[in-house]
Amino acid sequence: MPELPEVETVKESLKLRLKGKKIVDAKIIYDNIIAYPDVENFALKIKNQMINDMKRRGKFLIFDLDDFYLLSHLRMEGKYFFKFKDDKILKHEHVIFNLDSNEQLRYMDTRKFGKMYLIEKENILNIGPLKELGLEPWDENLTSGYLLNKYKKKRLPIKSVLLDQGIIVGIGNIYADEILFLCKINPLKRACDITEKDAKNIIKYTKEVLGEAIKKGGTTIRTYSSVDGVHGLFQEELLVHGKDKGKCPKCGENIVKTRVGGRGTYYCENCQK
DNA sequence: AGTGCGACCCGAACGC
DNA sequence: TGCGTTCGGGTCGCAC
Repeated sequence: MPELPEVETVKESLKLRLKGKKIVDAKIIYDNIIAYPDVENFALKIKNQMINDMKRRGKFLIFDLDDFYLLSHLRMEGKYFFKFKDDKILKHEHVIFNLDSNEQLRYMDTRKFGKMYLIEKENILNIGPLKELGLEPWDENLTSGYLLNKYKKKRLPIKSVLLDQGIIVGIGNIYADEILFLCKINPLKRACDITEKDAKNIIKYTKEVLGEAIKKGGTTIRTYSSVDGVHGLFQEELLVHGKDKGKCPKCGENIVKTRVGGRGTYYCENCQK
């Protein structure tokens, strides 16, 4: 499932192949992928827009077009492929962009969970999901003071608050467990009870966990000729998430599984008091 | 305003 | 073995 590191990797590989190419038109096969505007306007407005650059904000992939930003959220299983017109359209291919290079960029998503937004550049901070987002993990404004200020109003478990994209962007369910394990914080601890030391650790290990995953994604992608297939490899190095039949890598106690805010949550009861 | 939860999806994993 | 059921993942929108 793509989290921030995977999106960063996909962005870089898409940039190599898309920069300077024009979207001739778009064919939308499954309407619900298009979140804004309606499908007709989406298809109309995206015609003949040049892809000038590729960017990322949180887990959103951003196509920097002439007059619009195309935001694409891959959710769990969204992927992009390059194909040609005559290639058979597969079951899970939902949006097809015809490019002026004679190629097609196809969006594939088995769960149909992904979303796309086409937003006028001047409205990018007024309309759509970017306006709600918090700080990037490497933003210099991400300080313990910033976090404590956000956390003090929240009685929710810290695990749930780490997933809140309005505070820090890019942390998903898996990385949240890893970050809390490295911080030695119990996932059920209320956000308003987080100490300054905790907050500093959260910042440190968020950067470390996401940064390492980007490095791994970056090294993996070179062995692939297309933009898919980068997911999964970092998961071989997970410390606690999904290890409920395993032992804590630090103290050897059993890893326990519970639910926090409706999400599967793994932690060490001994290390994370 | 903060919180909780269902809806959106469907393949994989699970239970019988 | 084959069936039906449950689960999970991120985000939004609605109800409290």
